[in-house]
Amino acid sequence: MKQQEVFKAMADPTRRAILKRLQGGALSAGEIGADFDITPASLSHHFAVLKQADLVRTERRGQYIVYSLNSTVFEDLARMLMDLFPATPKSGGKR
Amino acid sequence: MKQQEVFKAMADPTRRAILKRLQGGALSAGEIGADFDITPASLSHHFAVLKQADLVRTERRGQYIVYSLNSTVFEDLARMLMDLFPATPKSGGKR
DNA sequence: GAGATATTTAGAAAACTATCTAAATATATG
DNA sequence: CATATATTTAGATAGTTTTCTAAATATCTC
Repeated sequence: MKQQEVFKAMADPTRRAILKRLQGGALSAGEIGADFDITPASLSHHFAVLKQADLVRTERRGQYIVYSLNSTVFEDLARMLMDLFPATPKSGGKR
Repeated sequence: MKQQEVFKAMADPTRRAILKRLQGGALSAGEIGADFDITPASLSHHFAVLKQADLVRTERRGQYIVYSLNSTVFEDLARMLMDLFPATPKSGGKR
């Protein structure tokens, strides 16, 4: 898992909103774009960042390109965070 | 919880390393700085970002300023992520 | 209180990011 | 195959972030 890529991807509010939007299921770039006041080109850039972080998957469906969440990496992220931040410090921490 | 501040803070590798370094317990700015090839001024900037995100706490101890993790916000973050990324979509999700 | 050590603040330079417009590529359809 | 629609790529610009050096502030010790 590319830790840096993932955190960088999550650091932008538009990208987090895109992820949120995808919770309901896969959507085409255009469908997602409809919710944002941003050009298709900029949106495409955000998709590229999310893809690079492996947070979303793409699939061409005819004319459209359909995006969906990659929940596997999401789990990794949660685990990584837990590891980074020991909420309840237990005896044998990695010091 | 200031979501944007937290994600922004986590997006930098140096800051994540600082958090990691603090897992073992509170440390002064100087002690932390010893591990990084960066000037005290730059380090201080990173501390400011972490503090702004409420990820660390500070306490002056005489001449030194001692930093420690704020695990409360860390838990918030983990929860927020879980919310954002439904790893295993269960029936009654928040939609 | 003068000098030493620890940390922060101010101001500037370099690197990076988000956004835009214009052009390119890919697919669908008449 | 020409045109329309969907998306990406290229190149530019504005804004933000990281880092530095120099100076300021705070505390300690003699």
